[in-house]
Amino acid sequence: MDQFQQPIRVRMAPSPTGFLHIGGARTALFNYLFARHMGGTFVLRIEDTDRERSEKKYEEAILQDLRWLGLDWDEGPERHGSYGPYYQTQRLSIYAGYLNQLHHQQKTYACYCSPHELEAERQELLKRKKTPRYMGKCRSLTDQEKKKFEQEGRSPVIRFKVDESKVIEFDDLIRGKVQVDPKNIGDFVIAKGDGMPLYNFAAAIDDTEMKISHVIRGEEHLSNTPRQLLILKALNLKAPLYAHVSIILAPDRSKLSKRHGATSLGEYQKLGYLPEALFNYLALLGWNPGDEREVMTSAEIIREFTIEKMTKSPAIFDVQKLSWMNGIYIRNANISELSQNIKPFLEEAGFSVSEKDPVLIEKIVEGVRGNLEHLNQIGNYADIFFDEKFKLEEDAKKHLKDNQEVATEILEALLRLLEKYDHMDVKAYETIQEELKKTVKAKGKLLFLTQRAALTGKLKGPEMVFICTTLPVASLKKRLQTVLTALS
RNA sequence: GUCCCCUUCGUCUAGCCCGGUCCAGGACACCUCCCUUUCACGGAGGUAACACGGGUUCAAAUCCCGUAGGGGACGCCA
Repeated sequence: MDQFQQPIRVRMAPSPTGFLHIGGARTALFNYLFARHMGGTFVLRIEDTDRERSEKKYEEAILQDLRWLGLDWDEGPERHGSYGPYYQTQRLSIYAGYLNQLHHQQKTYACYCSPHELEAERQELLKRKKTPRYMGKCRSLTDQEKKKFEQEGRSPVIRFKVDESKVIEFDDLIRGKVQVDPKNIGDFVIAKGDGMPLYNFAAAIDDTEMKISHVIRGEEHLSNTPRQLLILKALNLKAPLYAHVSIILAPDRSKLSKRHGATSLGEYQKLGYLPEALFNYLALLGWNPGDEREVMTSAEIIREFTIEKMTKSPAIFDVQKLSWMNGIYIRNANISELSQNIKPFLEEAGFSVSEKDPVLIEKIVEGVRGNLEHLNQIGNYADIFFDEKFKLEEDAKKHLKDNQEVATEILEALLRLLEKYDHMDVKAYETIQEELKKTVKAKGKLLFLTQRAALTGKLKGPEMVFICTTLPVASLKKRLQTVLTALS
């Protein structure tokens, strides 16, 4: 009962041992949504106890990616709160205190088994078709035995004594009642010999110490939960409520990994996915608003979000649907913001954006955004607006060659008509086209396609009127001359 | 191998708790048509699923049992 009165506090607890992946981002998102919906607090905690693998660059990337997605935390790195520090390596004295307490309660013991011995035990159990686990060899070592091991140069780890007599049970907010037989767990390591805590111990302690009310995390932690519960119970600490979110799978139903393409948030950013689209898409992977809405703003999603509407079954990450959604966000984006966002992608595609009039860039973006599913594709559509990229593509060249005589007539006539203009608007364009129809034999598709081929070097693209009113007349003339020369 | 979790169109999902309104609804993808002297956008249709087997019931996607399949965990990683 009292859990409903306690303030809502959730956390995202990444370890800086790699970049933020799609799955981690989604877990963070669900925590964020729950916190914002409930008016609670979203805590970010850095689980950096694995010193060998943790790196500052990963931590920085994770923070950057979370911010990019729009998941601002209320407490954590760079955001001071009352439950810090928010780096586990800065909380060592806290863990030491609890470790000491467990030691005095005789709930822990030092284990001197070597990795080799543990592996042998594991293999043995596997062979006997049993769940591999630590069987408690060092559970009741005498002082003398310990001394002997120390003299052999072995360094101990601290294991937690698992009480095998009682079945562990908890209510998962997503999965319902979960029961685990402790006989399948085995005394697990909670700290290294030097006192550095391991995940199950540190996470359990921090969750209560930071007054976390709901732990929303990936399903891969479901089997860790009984261990954490055991630790909390031994210390007489209050356990949070748990919600284990199903994991995200690759299209072949295996775990999402590098071979399936982009997996980190940073990669999606580089491909030109908009954070709003990813936010929306990820929220729909394992959750739905209960009606048929799909394209929703973050405010809408926050308003509708509840844990009850989360799905139990794993979901496959479908880039195609994400791309569709991204296309919608691109089409609906504010044009000046979008143009701003798209500039780096244009630069990357080799266009000299800085030399162009910003108004022109906006116009180009406006004209071609309908074709884009992600910003990275801009180069394929914007090239026709940059003279330095002008080039006759094979199919366009073929069209012109196949109709050489008519084409020459059309293009020469067009060039003559253009003489009267130094800039063009829609009206001028229409006048020119009317005149053109009167002067040349060709009409219909042939007339238009020929102009398109010569003016853009391609057979497909935006509307001709858009192209002609966007490009400077000088460019149009230049292109016509180039093509005419090539044709003669 | 053992333990745990999961199972509705190819994919994301609604419906399942409280059986009939479901010969299962929406979305992506795919196909067709319309719009468009091109492409895209947009619009209108279409193909496509209750994993399987038993039971309970007048009636089961919905309840029960079993089987199969998939996933996760089994670390001095998190």
